[in-house]
Amino acid sequence: MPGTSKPARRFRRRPEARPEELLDAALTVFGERGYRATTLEEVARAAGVSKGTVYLYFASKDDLFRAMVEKNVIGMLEMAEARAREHTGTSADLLETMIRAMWRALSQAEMVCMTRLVQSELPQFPEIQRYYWENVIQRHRRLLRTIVERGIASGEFRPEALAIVPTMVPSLMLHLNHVRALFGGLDPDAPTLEAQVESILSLVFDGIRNRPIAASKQKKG
Amino acid sequence: MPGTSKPARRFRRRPEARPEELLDAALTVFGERGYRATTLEEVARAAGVSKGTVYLYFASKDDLFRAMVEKNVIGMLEMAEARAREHTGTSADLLETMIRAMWRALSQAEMVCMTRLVQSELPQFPEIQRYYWENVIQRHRRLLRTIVERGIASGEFRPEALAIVPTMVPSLMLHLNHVRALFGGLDPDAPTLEAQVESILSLVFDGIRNRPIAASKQKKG
DNA sequence: TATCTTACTGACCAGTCAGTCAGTAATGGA
DNA sequence: TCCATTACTGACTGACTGGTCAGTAAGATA
Repeated sequence: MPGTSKPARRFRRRPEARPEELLDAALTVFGERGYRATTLEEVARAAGVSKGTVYLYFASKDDLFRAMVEKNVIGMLEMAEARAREHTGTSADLLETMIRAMWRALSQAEMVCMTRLVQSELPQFPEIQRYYWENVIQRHRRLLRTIVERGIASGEFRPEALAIVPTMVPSLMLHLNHVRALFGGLDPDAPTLEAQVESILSLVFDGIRNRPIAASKQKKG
Repeated sequence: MPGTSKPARRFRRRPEARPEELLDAALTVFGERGYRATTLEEVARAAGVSKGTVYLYFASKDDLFRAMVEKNVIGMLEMAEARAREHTGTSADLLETMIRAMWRALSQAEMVCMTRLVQSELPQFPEIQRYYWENVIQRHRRLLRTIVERGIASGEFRPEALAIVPTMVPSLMLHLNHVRALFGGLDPDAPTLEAQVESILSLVFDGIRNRPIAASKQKKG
């Protein structure tokens, strides 16, 4: 009779899959509870293992956090850079494409977690901060700068764009996204994601000033 | 001989000053360490009292945090509203004035702490979150909306400004400020505060698109 | 000076959690 | 089927901290 004598496998040995699973779990749990408030017990449970296992793959809670940030940040930038390299068309078109792509990426649940974490926990981690500055922010700004420089050279953009786009466009989008994640539930007339990206493009390209008609046909936002 | 028998007053009784001092200390310490990472011992020491004293004036760590947020947020909005009421001139002038004033206010050290805290800790405090949404964000947006509506009516602003200014201008400024606080030290060519506000105004009013001068040439798409 | 009130202190308690490690069980090889 | 290897478990520990409270001393009153 098999009733009492079920050995019932308690776990599976899958050393190759564990690190990945732990990093994913870490993103979820850190993302919704913050670094300090998360216990490794929770992360372990979310990854389907016990706490001890975490320490087989990561030296400490810090180390886990650091690895998680690095993992989730590389891909996006590389995609963006590839897109820029392959693009044929006006700089304005390229910039618009990049803004739309970034907006789409930011609205993903994991990216919401990620940006929240980076904004709130980075001050506590000077090392990660430095890494982030050099390998994410500077790199992203460089990418935007080359696009803008091309656009200025071709006469599409004003020279002021150089001081505007690389710093301000990312800030604008990150914070709008942050506010949406934080207060979206409380705001019954929050604009849709689609409406909001159109407004962003409208602001970035044309600003708010009303202009005398000037008979020129501008692209509409 | 007075050598051994110095009683040396250990503390002073100043019940009226304590709450204020504790709130200031709380802002400083919470601001640089985050909510979870700060101990009440630290806050107490920063205020020059012992831990027990904190509990004479605030019911809990939560309560202290909540009181600190409320204290530091009311003043600014009221000032901004007063400025708007008293203004005589174009809407564009008023908006520019408001942007400059907000930028100046944000760059104060206490405000840097405050905005960092709000952005990172609010998700953990649903009650404060709701309070903040209703009494800070909505109120601020309403103020900006009335300015923009006036500007659209007078023909100064495009109608799109209504979907742009109330949400995007604050987001832009808050996040730029956040980035400056976080990475300013690492960035040797960070623009000055003055240069940056000019860029903000340039973006908000005119965008980045190069425009053909008046009615002469029209090309571009 | 003696007495009273109460602002303030700091040792203490109970709960929490990062990190450890002795032991257990999954798996591959003989 | 037994053995060797090692991925994995989970009870445990030591350090820490939010919150308490019995006691201390500042200052007021007379």
